[in-house]
Amino acid sequence: MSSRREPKLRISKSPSAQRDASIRRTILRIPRGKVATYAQVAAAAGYPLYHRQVVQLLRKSGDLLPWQRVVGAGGEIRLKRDMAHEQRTRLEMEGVKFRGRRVAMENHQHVFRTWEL
DNA sequence: ATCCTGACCCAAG
DNA sequence: GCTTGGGCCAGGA
Repeated sequence: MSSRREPKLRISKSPSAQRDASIRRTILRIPRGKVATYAQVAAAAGYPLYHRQVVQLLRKSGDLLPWQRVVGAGGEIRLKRDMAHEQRTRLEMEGVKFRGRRVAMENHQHVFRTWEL
């Protein structure tokens, strides 16, 4: 039996859906009071060069995630105007301290575990 | 297919 | 500190 076009039923998710799921889980691992950068999230999710996709995902469905814990390289907030202020406020509410415009990464950088237990 | 954009990143100057 | 240019990627027009 050979059929030229098999996958009537999609057993595995499309690569992009799988990627989004992984990125989501990764963001959910960031605890209160800690932050990670877009690139770190992408890498920890298993997609080292996909920091921009982290952004896309947050733009689309960030409201379901602790989006405030994802920041730009060096701890800089990359949103603009109102949203930037919103993110800073949310972070400060979690006890995150700032040095100028950047998050004090020495204290709040979340380090993802690459091996479990 | 091309062009543009985005909550990006990094090395240079 | 700053700006610039190049690199990276997917999605939408």
